[in-house]
Amino acid sequence: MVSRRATTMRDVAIRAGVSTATVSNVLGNRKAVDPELARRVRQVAAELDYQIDRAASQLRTGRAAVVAIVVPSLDNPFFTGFIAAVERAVQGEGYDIIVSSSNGDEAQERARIAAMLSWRPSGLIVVPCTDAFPARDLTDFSGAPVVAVDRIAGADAISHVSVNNRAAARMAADHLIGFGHRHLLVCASSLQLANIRERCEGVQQALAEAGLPAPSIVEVGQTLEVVPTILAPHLSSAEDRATGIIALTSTATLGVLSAARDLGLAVPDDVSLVGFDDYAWMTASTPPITAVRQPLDMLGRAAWDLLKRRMASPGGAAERLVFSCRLEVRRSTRSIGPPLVKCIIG
Amino acid sequence: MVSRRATTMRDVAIRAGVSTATVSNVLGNRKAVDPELARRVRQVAAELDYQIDRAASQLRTGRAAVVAIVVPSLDNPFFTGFIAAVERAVQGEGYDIIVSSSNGDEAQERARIAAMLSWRPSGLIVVPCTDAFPARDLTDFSGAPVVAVDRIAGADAISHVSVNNRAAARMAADHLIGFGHRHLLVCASSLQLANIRERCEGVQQALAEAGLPAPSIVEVGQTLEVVPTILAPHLSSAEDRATGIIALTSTATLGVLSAARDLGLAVPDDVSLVGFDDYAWMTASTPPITAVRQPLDMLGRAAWDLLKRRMASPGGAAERLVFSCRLEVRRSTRSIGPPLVKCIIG
DNA sequence: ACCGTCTTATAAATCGATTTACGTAAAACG
DNA sequence: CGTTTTACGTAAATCGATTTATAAGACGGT
Repeated sequence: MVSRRATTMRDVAIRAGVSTATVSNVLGNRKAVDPELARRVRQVAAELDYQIDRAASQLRTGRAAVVAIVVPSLDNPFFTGFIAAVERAVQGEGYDIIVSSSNGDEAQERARIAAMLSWRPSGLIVVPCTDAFPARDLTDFSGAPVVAVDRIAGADAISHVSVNNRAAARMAADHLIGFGHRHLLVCASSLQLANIRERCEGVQQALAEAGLPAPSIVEVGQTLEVVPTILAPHLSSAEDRATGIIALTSTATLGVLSAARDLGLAVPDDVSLVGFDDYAWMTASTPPITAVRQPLDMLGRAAWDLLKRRMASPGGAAERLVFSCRLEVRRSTRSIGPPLVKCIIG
Repeated sequence: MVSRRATTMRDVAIRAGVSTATVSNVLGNRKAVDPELARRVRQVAAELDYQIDRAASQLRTGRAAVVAIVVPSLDNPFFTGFIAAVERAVQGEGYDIIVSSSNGDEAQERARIAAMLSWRPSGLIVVPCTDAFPARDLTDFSGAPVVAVDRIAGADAISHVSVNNRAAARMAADHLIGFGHRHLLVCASSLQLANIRERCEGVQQALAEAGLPAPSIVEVGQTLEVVPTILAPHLSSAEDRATGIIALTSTATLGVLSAARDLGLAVPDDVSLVGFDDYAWMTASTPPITAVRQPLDMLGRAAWDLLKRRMASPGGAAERLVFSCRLEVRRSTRSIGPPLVKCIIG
């Protein structure tokens, strides 16, 4: 209610009997200041509840102690988990985060990034909504350091953090193969993204190396209701039906789960299921879902580390960091026979 | 890579042959400007990819087109869903959001709010981590409009958005009572928060009015593993055991689900379950979970509306908005007999 | 006592957009 | 035709923190 103007550095300076430059130096630990004076300044600042005006500070220095984050959606726990991880990483280094979502739309992504850049942030962490990341020109025009996460097709002059999708998917497939499964079904929400396609390839490789037939790959979309219809043909033909399913995203996992229920298929008795991304509901579910866990916390920390490195040396080379996933084996997968050994088959 | 200084309003002005004041007026639609001149200015601005420097703008005007959001956690889909809703609401009005999490800790909450306020945001939306909201003094000292969400005990001079917790819980209880359940168990992660206690009261009222025994109320905490041990005594005594459970938060729902599984209890055959908060996994789960859905999107929009109202008239009275929840009836609850009619019993 | 060296504080310039105060030209009016 | 109003531009002041250039002391060495 006290609408009075907030106290300024000038107020502190006057009250402490020094110049604003001195106050600035004390509060920013910038230059040597007489300890006694510093003490007095700090005390006065505390007394007056002085809070620096970031706008003024930023205007002068040109950079804001803020990192901008743009993700495709704030309703997806993978992205918000990542944001949480970044926030933990930047905490304590005095940085704040501004976040924005592109709603999976390139035009919005571009608009949101432009808006973020007008803050002149220290850096930008973005999970692009497509592999091409067409809004990249904005970022290298502005000169702000950028780190891309999770999506991005080609090798570029952009720092990048991701997960080894191929290996993760192989791990899931090998797990099922080890349980004697011969026909696998791969379910993706969409095959637009390179990371999803890499996961497909991982499964394909695993099967190929085991001398098993290639998996069926289906796109199930984002709406749970239609998934049973899409999956039915693959799961019903009694003879040659898939006995193991790998769902490549958490929404695909949800889709498969509800489809199995609607189709009257029991997990894991009729089909085994490996999901992607690991959430609390997966352990509470009946049965608990075997899932590939992406190391969100590491991803967030790594993104911040890479960003800091770019901030420190803007001319330096772009780096890319790739993390491994872990398979959390639970009860949604079961053994249906001895694993086939390659040399016997071949 | 082009580390060259970004283009400034002065650049645009020179190139368009006008003063910076005119550019400012054109771009901010502030004062009448000759249409032809305006067109030229706009074109030059576009050509140069001019982006306003928010720091400078903010320094001059004193206010930033930004709303600060502080929530207890970014790992909880309830809070991130709320943030998503607020973002949708402020989109298009030219506002950005800065977000921060207090990790459920009062000291951190205070620190984060102070940090947010140094941006001199247009307003602050906060989901306090306790009912007392001790960091409130910061906000009314700074003069920034504040809207509290979800938590807050007493009636105060602070605008406030929430859900009718009591009615929501009554709805859940009445649903179970209508299905013939006589002994209900209420599971909360914690009873610290007033909104949770209100939910308890709602259940109690519903049972009292139906002439049924009061519910057992248990705190199950945040760790899934211990829930079975806590719940076992309430669910095992064959004679008088609870047949219906109301879980007051989504984590409590998860806890109950995994406890039921570990205890060998089938849902809904052995126990019926009503959860709180409604997420995608609840419809994919087997069985799909009956749950109380909080209107997150309305909550977000309302918080923004209230904030705007405070921004427009800082002296005005605080308002409070209360929304109703909806019960999504699915398959985790079943009828175990005719509902008891009060007059027959009484 | 004098000069250089070193330390520490200060006044003033600066960042870029907004806004005030004022000027000029065209339009409206009697 | 002279005067007043209106419309639209501009120069300059301003917001608050940082930083540069400079001054003022303190100290040691000769």
